[in-house]
Amino acid sequence: MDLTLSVKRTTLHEELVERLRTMIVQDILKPGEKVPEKDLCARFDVSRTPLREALKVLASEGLVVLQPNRGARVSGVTQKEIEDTIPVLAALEHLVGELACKKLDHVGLAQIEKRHAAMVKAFQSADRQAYFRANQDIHNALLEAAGNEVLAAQHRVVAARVRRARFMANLSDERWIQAINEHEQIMDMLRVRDATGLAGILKRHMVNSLTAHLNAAKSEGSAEALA
Amino acid sequence: MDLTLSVKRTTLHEELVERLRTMIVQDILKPGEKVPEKDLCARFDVSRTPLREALKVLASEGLVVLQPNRGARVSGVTQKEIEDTIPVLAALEHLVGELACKKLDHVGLAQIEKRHAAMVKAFQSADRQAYFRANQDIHNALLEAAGNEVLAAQHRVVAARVRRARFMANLSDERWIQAINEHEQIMDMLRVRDATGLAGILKRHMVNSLTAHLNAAKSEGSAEALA
DNA sequence: AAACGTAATTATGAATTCATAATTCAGTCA
DNA sequence: TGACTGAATTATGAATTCATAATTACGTTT
Repeated sequence: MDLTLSVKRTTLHEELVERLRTMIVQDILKPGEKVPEKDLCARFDVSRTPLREALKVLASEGLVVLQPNRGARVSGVTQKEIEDTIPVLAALEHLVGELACKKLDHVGLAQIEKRHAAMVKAFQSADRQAYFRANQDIHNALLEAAGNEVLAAQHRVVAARVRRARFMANLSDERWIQAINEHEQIMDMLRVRDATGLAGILKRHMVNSLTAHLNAAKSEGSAEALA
Repeated sequence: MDLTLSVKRTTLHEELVERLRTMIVQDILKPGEKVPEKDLCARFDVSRTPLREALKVLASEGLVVLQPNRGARVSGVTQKEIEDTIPVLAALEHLVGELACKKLDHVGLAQIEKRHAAMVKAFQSADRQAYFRANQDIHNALLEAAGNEVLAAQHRVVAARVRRARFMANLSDERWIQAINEHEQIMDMLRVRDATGLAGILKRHMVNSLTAHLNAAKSEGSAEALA
């Protein structure tokens, strides 16, 4: 029994990293926007020290850009960055498929089946919010099933950069239908434990998803100032 | 012409991140060792503020572990971590091969040929130091040739954790010979621009390299306290 | 009126200070 | 002797202060 979990140990800067990361991914802090330390300190009621520590971490994750003596900006997501991210996340997803398939037991599969059902339901009632939540849950479950912490950590960091709410918003109906179909294939592969097949479809799923983002970003115009 | 590059802008914490990272990778700061802020502040002649910022970044890279109220320790590299890293770095290397092959021009190839020659020379004179340097140069050149910044960033972070000097030290003669042979194959693939072939050999090269590290770590005993 | 230069303001980088948790060490008692 | 208690010391987390770079505002000049 692990008692350490019962005593919640956390520091301000960790708290701030999480909250800021969430704000950036959820598009509450928008790309290109400057992040004035003073305002955020007031908002979170902390001093500048832990906030600045948090910004350094977020910078190393690529979510903000620090300009010496000129503060921090929320990093924009350029087309080039999405293009670069596609093969990387695709490769990571491929690996997730391979590993998850081998290690997933029937209990884990049941969990995912449940979440898959929830996702389909959300799709049928056209509830984007619920869909994205369920979708995230499934992919997180697969990542967890893979049982590879290095993979999980890298995946999280890379995915966070391109998983901005802004992109999610303009998911086309066509792509949505395609995504659901891909998820059906994912479930099929999981059920028969086809590692290679799962790896392949997860990779394609990721490529298709990011390509859709890329196109959305393109049509949206190149108003992505990274400064 | 980009004038911004001429004005060298840097901050203390960035400097410290680099220096500390180097010290950890070079095994000057040893795994499990505690990193007393006071000492390092004295050594670098800076205050605790930028040093602590640097530690937060290194923690997010996985090179140190922060224990709230109990300071920072250099993270140990467990067997599980190496095992987890193997498939991840292998996948990234595979991608490096694919991309680098497609984008490398004859100038870039000439550069790598030169470095390859230097590496072979170092091998022949059994100069481990020089060998590792040349080896690093080659792999960095390939990474750069791939022209994918997301890939480069992730590769650097993941590789840094397992690229401790300690592991490098116990490179067996057998493995060294094998590594050189693999490098010859890498050059062959580059010369004829066989992307698939290069991807394959780079992946195998990485798996073999890390497996050797893993075995070294095993035989070394499990004195890797992560605390 | 526009452009330039300079002063005032603001924001950031880093050092210092303060509060508190952890560790060490001495002393006590079994 | 060894284990426990509690004060003294040390180290860490966070706030504050200080110095300086960047931005803004203003006035001058053409």
